[in-house]
Amino acid sequence: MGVVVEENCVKGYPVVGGGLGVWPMAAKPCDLCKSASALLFCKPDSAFLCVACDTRIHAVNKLASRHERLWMCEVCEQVPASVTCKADAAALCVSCDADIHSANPLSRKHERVPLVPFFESAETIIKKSSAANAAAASGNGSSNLVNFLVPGADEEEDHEDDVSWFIPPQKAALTAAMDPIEVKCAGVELFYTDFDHLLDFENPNQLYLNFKNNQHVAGSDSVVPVQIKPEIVSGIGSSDRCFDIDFCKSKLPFYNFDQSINHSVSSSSMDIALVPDGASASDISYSLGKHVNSGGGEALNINNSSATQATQLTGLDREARVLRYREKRKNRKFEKTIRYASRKAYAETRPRIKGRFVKRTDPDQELDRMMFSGGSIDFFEGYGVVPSY
DNA sequence: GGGATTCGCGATACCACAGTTTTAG
DNA sequence: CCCTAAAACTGTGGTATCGCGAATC
Repeated sequence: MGVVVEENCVKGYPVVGGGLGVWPMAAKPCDLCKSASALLFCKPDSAFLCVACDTRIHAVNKLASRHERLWMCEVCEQVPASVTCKADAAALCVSCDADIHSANPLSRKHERVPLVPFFESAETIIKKSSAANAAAASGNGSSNLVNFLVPGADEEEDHEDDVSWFIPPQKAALTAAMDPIEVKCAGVELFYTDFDHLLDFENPNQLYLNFKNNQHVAGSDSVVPVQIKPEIVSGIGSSDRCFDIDFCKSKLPFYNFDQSINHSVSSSSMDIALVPDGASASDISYSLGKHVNSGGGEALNINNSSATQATQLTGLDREARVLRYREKRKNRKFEKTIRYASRKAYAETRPRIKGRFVKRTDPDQELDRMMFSGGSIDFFEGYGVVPSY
């Protein structure tokens, strides 16, 4: 599993080649201390540095403090990022950008901007980000926030249920190549699985939502199981380490899902980006304060109080977490969830040849009229019935 | 012990179509 | 900015097919 590093594409910065399937498991270590993961690349020094070493090296004199630095790619963690994807709220290298954003039509629409080098110390940026996030948090009711609180090392296992269903096929392939995919929030490695609790469809109190125009809209297809509890849907697990989302609030300013979230395990057509594209991305504060919320107020709040600690994960820590993640993923069980009973009903009555749907004949249509007319609501027994609008 | 073959299992593609959402005019 | 029509998208189930690992020869 070699990593081809080339000097191209981004002038002066190494670029990883090979795309999916060649990423190593561990993040690139800091060139100086060798113990922590490198989080930035200093161009003048041609060195990959962790936050601590960056602070130490570049605080020596004014000249050093003017060194041009770039954040590492958040996906491969091997080379400096060259672009920022607003939709994914992630800094990506050329190769990862190409891989991820060629995955599907939706991802291709993601707005990306060139990553601007920074000259401040990484630590300062992180602190500023923390302060901004803290201010945002204190200025709003907790119910208005999504708190990406740092999972504790011991409890983290409970957060590592897989969300491969939540990842588009291409990303799933990516997962296979380098799973677990991780999202770094405020320097904290959050597996995608951290979103699982937010979207726990196996919970008896299932919540089916269409995040349309920042609102939850029940009811495409008319027949949808709906159970919306009028209280906050909290993350499962310890109360202080979870997502808190107030679904009752009319707007979710940070999550503009333009598709309904689905849990159709067998679906092969899911093109759901983890973070939707569009303007809302600017309201997301993420990854070490690289991008602090600009909208103020109800932006995604990240508590990175132990960010530094988390970023100092050693290779062994990381490997152990990955192993736990894989073990849990191996043992998981998915139960198919029917989101639209009407479609299920149609599908069950639809004529087939060798399992494939075929065009209806007239007698079939007559049968359907008999089944679906005359208020045969019993047909959907067991499902909530939502009227069409 | 190593290679070839067989078997079983899981994952996935395929199909039509009603309803919803997005886009264009 | 609003409205309408058209296009695009989504999800649904049963079967065939594919790929992979284990077992057997």
